[in-house]
Amino acid sequence: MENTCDTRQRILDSARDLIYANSYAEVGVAAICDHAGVKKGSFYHFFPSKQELVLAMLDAFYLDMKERLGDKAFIDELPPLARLERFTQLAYEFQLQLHQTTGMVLGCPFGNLANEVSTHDEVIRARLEQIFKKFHTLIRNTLEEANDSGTLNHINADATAQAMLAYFEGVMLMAKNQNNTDVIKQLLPAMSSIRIHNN
Amino acid sequence: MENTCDTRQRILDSARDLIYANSYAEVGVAAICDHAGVKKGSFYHFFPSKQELVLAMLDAFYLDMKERLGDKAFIDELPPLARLERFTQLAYEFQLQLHQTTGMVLGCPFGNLANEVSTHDEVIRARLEQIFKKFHTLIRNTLEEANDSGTLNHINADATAQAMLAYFEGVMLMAKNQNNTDVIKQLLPAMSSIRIHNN
DNA sequence: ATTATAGTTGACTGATCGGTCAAGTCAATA
DNA sequence: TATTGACTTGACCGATCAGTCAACTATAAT
Repeated sequence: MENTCDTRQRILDSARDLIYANSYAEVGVAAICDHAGVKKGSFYHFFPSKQELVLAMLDAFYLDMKERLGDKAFIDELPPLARLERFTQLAYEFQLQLHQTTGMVLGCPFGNLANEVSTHDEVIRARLEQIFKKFHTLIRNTLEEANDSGTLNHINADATAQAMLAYFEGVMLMAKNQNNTDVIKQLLPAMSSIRIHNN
Repeated sequence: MENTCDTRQRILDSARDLIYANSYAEVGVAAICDHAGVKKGSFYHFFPSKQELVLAMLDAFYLDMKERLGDKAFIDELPPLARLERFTQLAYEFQLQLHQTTGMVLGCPFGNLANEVSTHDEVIRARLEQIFKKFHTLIRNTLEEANDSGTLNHINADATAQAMLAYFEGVMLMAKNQNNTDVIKQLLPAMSSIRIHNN
C-alpha cells in the first residue's frame, strides 16, 4: 500500500477515540480494530498486547494535550497566575468542543484511566503517575515563580500544585457525571485560587 | 437452610468488596457469586441483572457511608466549619483503614463508579448523580449556616459546596493513583478552605 | 531474478462474559 | 397429607474476550 506507519497510527487514533469516550475494559481489541479499519492480526503485528497499545496511546495523548493546553498556557509572556487561568480556560474550551462533537462530557483522559486501572494494573498506573507528575511540575514551577516575584506569600508550592491538580481532576469528574460543561465553567476558575500554606 | 435474606445480603457484600476494589467491568457476575459462596442461578433469583445489583449495592453503600461519615461529622454540636474538618478527617481514617486491610488506596466508591460508567450507562450515572447531590446538600446546608452566623461573607454556598465535593473526589483520585494515603493527609484538610464568591 | 523482510488477512483458540432454564430441595400453609 | 411458592443447583446459551498462527502479498535489497 502507501504508508507503513499509517496502520499503526490509525490503531492509536482509534484506541484514543474509543477508550477516551468509554473505558479501557469496555472497549475490546476487536472494536478498536473495526473502528480503525484494520484486522486483528495487524493489530498484534504492531502491538504485543492491549496493555502496550494503551501505554503508547497515553504517551501520544500526553504529547497532544501538552501542545494544546500546556504549551499554550504556561508561557513566559504571561504573569504566573495568569498562566493558570489560561490553562483552566483552555481546558474548558477543550471539553466544550468534545461535548459538541460527542454529546458527552468526557473529562480528563488520564484521570479516567487512572481511576479505572490504578488498583489492578501496576504498569499503566505507574505511567499515569508519571504523566500527572509532569503536569504537577508545570504548575509547581509556575507557583514558585510567583512566590519568588512576591505575588504569593509563604505558600507550599509543591502541595498547592498537587491540590490544584486534584481539584482539576475532581471538577472534570463531576462535570462528566452530570454530563454538563457548565460545571467546569463555574468551578474550574477557582483552581488558581487554591492555596496550601507551610505548616 | 437457615436464613432467606442472607443470600441476597452476601451477594451485596461480595459485590461491594470486589467492585470497590476493582471496577464494574472487571468484576464479573461469576466472581461475585464465587466470593459470596452462591451459585449463579441464585444470583439471578434475587437480581434481574448485574446493573440492578449495582444499583442496590450503591444504595446500601450510600447509607453505610452516610452513617460512618456524614452522621458523625455533620452534627449540630459542632460549629459549621468544624463539621467539614471532621468530615475530611473521618474520610482520611476510612481510607487509611482500607489501605491497611487491602494494601490499596481505593478512593471514593461513588467517584470510581461515576468515572467508569457515566458515559455509557445512563441509569447508574443518574443514580450516582443523586448520591452526589445528597452529599452536596449536606455541605451546602453547612455553608449556609456558617454564612448566616456571619462566619463567612458573601460566598456562593451552592458553588462552594460543589467545589469542595469536586476537590474531595480529586484528592481521592490522586491518592488512589499514587497508592498513598499521605496524599489525603496532606491535601484533604484544605477542602474546608475552598471558597467561591458571588460574581 | 532471487531472497529477505514488513505487513496483511481471516480463521482459529480456550476462557470468560451476562444471562437462562428445568429440575430439584425445603418449609410453611391448607 | 397434598400443595404451594421461595430458594438452590448445575448445566447450558450465544456472544465476546485477548491473543495466535500459518498462509499470503508487496516491497526492497542483493
